[in-house]
Amino acid sequence: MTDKQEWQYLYVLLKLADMGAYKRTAKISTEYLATKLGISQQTASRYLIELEHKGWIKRDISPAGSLIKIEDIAFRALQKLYANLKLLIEKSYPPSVTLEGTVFTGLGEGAYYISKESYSKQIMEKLGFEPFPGTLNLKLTSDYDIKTRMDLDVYPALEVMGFQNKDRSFGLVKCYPAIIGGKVKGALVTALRSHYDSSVLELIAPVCLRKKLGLKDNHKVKVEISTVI
Amino acid sequence: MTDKQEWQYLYVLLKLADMGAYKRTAKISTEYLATKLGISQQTASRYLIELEHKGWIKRDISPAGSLIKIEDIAFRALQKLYANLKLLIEKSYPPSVTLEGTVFTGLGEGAYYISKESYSKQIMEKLGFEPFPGTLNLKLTSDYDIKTRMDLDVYPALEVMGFQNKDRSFGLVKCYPAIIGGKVKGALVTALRSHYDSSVLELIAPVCLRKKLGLKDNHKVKVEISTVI
DNA sequence: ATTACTACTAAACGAGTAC
DNA sequence: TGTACTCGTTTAGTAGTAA
Repeated sequence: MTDKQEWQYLYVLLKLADMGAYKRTAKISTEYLATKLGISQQTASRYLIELEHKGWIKRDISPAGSLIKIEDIAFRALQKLYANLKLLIEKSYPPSVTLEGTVFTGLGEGAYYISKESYSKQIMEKLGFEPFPGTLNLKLTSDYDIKTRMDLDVYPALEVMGFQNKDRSFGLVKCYPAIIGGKVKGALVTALRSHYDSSVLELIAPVCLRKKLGLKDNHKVKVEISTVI
Repeated sequence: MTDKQEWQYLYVLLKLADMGAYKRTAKISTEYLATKLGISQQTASRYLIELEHKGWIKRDISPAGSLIKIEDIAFRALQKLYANLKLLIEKSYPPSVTLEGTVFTGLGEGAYYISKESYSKQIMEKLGFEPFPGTLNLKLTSDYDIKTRMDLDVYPALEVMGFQNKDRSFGLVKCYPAIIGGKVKGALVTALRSHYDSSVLELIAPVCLRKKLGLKDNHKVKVEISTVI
């Protein structure tokens, strides 16, 4: 987790970049930086000292004015922020939504479907994990959660193709990467079948979610669903 | 000038956006936000109150959890930050550089050239101001300033086309928008002629820079040159 | 000119707690 | 559960000034 401090530094970094310290060395005095930031010279000085200690900038201090260059590592921090914003601004929906539901025991069909090799193989390929043979079922109760669940349908999803065997056919499954209970990386899977409506979440993970999170029926669970795939 | 406080809020805003409050309403408790930000619930609560006072978010508080939506004005603040970063990351040079030089009296040829209607008309069109008939000449002294001045040549510039009259021909002039003495919007003009080398800056502005900034020979002046046109 | 230390002030933070 | 108040503590910010 980026702490608040870091963010402060990023702001100073951005200003330094704007002032010419980006991809080159710029002559920037603490006084000049202070004016641009609307802070005191002393605070600007302290910021530069701290940025230097973090290894984010390189300085060459002289009475004639210090030469400052932003280091690669700091450049990458700015890029990360940029990537985060780019995702946000250029798409017209948030990168994640969080839903909350209560655990209930399903019909056990989830396990049946997941166990089909064609599905589990594709899940391994597309989500990067071997699914535990079973799903965690959550019932959404609030209007907010149900509405949000419906919003998801229009966002892009990872698609696991259906198939047919001699007995019957298996349909397309949409998956959204998710973090379950704030801890376990897994996925929300939908349209496995039509037994449940949009007030139900079916979750898969590489582990047994009930065990891993110590869940029993009626426990509440938060699921953070990624809309960026 | 954006003050430091704003920046703090932008960080919270970005997190709220990531959490689903972007272009839609998200249910986010102060406790949940606090965890995501790595701060206390109390501080998260205060942030939300302040963001609401600023008009950056709209809240619908209920014991079941508050609904939060980012307002358009805050969205625009994020876009502004994004645009700033985009410029930085996608170009490989800084958006501005600052040079410092000392005032000296030129040969008065600047005035002659600027007074040519073909030039001044183009300057009006491309820079958006009617140039005062005269240039402010600055002599660069430090190695840093001379080197930086030379760096400018490879950055894109506004080009004012040359022309011919019955007496002689006038060459292409490159212009860089600039803020002179931290106050006056004008431009750096180059290649008006070859009398001066890369250790000299010639500046134009809608006003007489000497008068406006109270300058005399040997006074030092800072010039912030925009490399983004 | 600069930078940055010390000593102080102002602001932000968070624990406890009420609602 | 939630949110947000008070209030003591911690941290950030500045003035004065030395180097």
